[in-house]
Amino acid sequence: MTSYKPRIKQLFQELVSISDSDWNYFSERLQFKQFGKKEKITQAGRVEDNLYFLADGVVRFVIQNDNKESTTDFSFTGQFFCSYSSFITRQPSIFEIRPVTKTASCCYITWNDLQQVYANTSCGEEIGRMAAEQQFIRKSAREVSLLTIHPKDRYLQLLDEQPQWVHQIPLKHLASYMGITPETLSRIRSSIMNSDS
Amino acid sequence: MTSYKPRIKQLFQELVSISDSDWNYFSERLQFKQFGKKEKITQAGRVEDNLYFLADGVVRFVIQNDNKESTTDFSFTGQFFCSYSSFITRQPSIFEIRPVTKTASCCYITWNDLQQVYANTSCGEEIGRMAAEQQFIRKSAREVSLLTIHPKDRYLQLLDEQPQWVHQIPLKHLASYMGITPETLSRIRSSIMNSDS
DNA sequence: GTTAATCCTTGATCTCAATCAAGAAATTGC
DNA sequence: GCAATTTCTTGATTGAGATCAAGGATTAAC
Repeated sequence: MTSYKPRIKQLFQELVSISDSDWNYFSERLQFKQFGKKEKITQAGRVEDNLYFLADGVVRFVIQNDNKESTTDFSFTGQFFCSYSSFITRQPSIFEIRPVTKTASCCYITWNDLQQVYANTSCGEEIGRMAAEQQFIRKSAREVSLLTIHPKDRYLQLLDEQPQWVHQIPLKHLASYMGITPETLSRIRSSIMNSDS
Repeated sequence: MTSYKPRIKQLFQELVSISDSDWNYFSERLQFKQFGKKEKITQAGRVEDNLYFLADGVVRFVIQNDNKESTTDFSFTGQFFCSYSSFITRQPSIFEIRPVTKTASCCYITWNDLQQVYANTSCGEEIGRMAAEQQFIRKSAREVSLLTIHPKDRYLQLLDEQPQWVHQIPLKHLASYMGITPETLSRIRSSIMNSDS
């Protein structure tokens, strides 16, 4: 139940050297919750109040539009996630976040507690900046992919860069993430099977 | 030639209260350069070394792919810009940045100087974090737009949210930004003209 | 002011992915 | 383990946007 904390500390230390007192200040504010498959970790329309660390599982970010849903992103074991724009701006989230796996084990810190960390630790702001920068880089790369790469090549790129996605995520959610229909992704997949056999 | 500095200071103060000494430390590291229409502000393949503030003009971010170019973003007078992923990661930029307007008047701070600011001012990290967060929010909103909104509605949204774009940017670059061809955008535009006359 | 270059529009055709549909395969629930 | 649900595949058709093409409008160059 506290075994994920060393992993978080390690993630931080990849960014910046963190003192023991800073770490303690932060880690005391961490809480834990496990979500079932049908639960919503974050609800659309509510202000995101928590920054999560995914100790185990896969989650997806979903936008509902006139009873169609789009999956815009995923997070995996060992990553931080939340409806980040909402968390930052304190505006209602346009996403909901839901488990892909049977359960999602999360620890989290609230927005209020995180502001305390920013204010009262020496490296909090720096970690916050670097985390925001990393989020930006991901979204920026995705923008390029969506604008300049054809669906088939996008799937090959995904296979290459994120093979675990293809195995852990139902095809229909992957298709949505890629901006195509499940049928089209299914055909792309079978055309690849036939061409490299 | 120094008249843009108060505007920058004001931008910072919208984020956080900045002391005079911190401001001086930053502003004495600002340099100035004006770019002509055919010049490249940032070259693809090179590590972005400067963070720019656009004192006057419009610039666009371009990706070249086998002699096709895609415009992925714009920046306008009064905004910060650079090939941000490259600037952060110190990896070669995949974009080039070029003026849309006849000239682009820019002041800038180098990466080295900015690290000094992070290290030697009290609010540098906080401004850096907030700037990174803002960049993330923009890219995140764009991801949603590209995935969930049809081209025609995307154009209407652009008209509504960024009317100055439509007037200052050639249609072909706007089309590229929207992920469609100039012909299609032209037809969208005329279909709107006919329907709301 | 005239030429050249660039940009925008409009039309005709084509292509790729969406949609509609139905059955197969896999998972989930009791 | 069996039924029910969900997910995936495959086929036929449709449709939105790309491409190809050419003429007109604007802007830039000198």
